[in-house]
Amino acid sequence: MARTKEFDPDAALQSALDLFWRRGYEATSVSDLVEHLGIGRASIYATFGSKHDLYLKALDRYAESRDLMLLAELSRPGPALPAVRAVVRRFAAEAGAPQERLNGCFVTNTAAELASHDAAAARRVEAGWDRLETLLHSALVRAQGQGELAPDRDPRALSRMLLVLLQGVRIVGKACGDPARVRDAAEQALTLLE
Amino acid sequence: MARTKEFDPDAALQSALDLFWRRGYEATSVSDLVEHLGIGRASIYATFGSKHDLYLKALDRYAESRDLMLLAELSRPGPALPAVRAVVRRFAAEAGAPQERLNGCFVTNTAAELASHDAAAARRVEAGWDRLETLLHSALVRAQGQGELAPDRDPRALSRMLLVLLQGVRIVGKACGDPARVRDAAEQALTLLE
DNA sequence: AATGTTCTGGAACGAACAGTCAACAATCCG
DNA sequence: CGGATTGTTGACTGTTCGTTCCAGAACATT
Repeated sequence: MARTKEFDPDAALQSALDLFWRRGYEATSVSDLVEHLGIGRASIYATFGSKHDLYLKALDRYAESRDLMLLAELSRPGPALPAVRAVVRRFAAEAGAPQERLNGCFVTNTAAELASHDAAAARRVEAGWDRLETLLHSALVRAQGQGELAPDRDPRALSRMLLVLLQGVRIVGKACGDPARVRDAAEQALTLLE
Repeated sequence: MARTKEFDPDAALQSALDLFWRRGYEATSVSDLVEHLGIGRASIYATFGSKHDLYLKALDRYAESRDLMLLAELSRPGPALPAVRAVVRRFAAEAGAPQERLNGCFVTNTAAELASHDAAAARRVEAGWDRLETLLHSALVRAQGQGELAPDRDPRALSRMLLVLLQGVRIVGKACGDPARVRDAAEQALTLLE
């Protein structure tokens, strides 16, 4: 009953995520988005609302896809502890890689830039961390049940430590030239799982 | 031979640091600075150069005073390990406190907001982390020499783990409502020093 | 093909931005 | 006290910001 969209809103959202992820919220202007998405300003506003709305939608998209990946990795049947180790090591490796290094974690970046004065963003950040902690926690509980983790270890405290460490890995990786630093940090923390 | 300044540049720099710390770089306008410092725009530019210069000077000031405090705390004669523990616990407690919670660490915030596209800021961030790691490392080496830390522990890896963890503590504390999370994470990491 | 509805491109909006400038005021030295 | 120099003040620069509006183009239905 009307004209069809000339672009794929989902691909546009992914493009917006790329840009926000690379530059942050304030440093990304709507003109940048217009140029990068290849869409007119009016289409952006008609499709996503304001710049702030678009950012939140991109954040949701990032968190969701990240959670799905981690869920698949951490809840795969079989040994649970190696999966946890693999996740932590992958975070550290990505943080040290030259390409990904400048991006960090989108949730972490949001926490640093917006959480203090943007309630909607802060709520999403905290929810994302809750889910990550839960994912790690269930994997550790499973590891304990399967005899991979000593019974006297505290899965709750361990998952919190890993959560916090992973955020640190992302941040430090952003501005640290030496990949060994985050790698050493991650390996040292992983000894707590032995 | 000329008119004297009507304000204390050092106090003004501290004021600027407060504001940048609370709101970040982009979200702080020069008009905000004028209002908060109680100084005319032209005086700001005459004294500190550009907004960017002022931010870097505030960052230097923060890093320096923080380093001095940590140096005093970590190099005090006597047992070294309790001092390290105290520093980590203080970071965690501050990150959980409602007042400081929203600020995080100025260096960490800078890393998240500016490091990816501001070389001067990135250089300072990395230097700050180098110094923090060095401070922790020498304290741990001293602890090992005094028999407080088992000889088979690796002070370099431990200091890197603590460095990364502390950055995570700052970030997570910024947007996490539950102080127990960062506290548990810190305590769990500290068990590596036993 | 006509109609109603939605989408697109570009111009335009006021507000806010970082930074500058010139006129005036205050200080110091001689 | 007078001239040189520096600090202060507030208006002002051009630019860029996020957002809106409007005329026309494209589609689905009749």
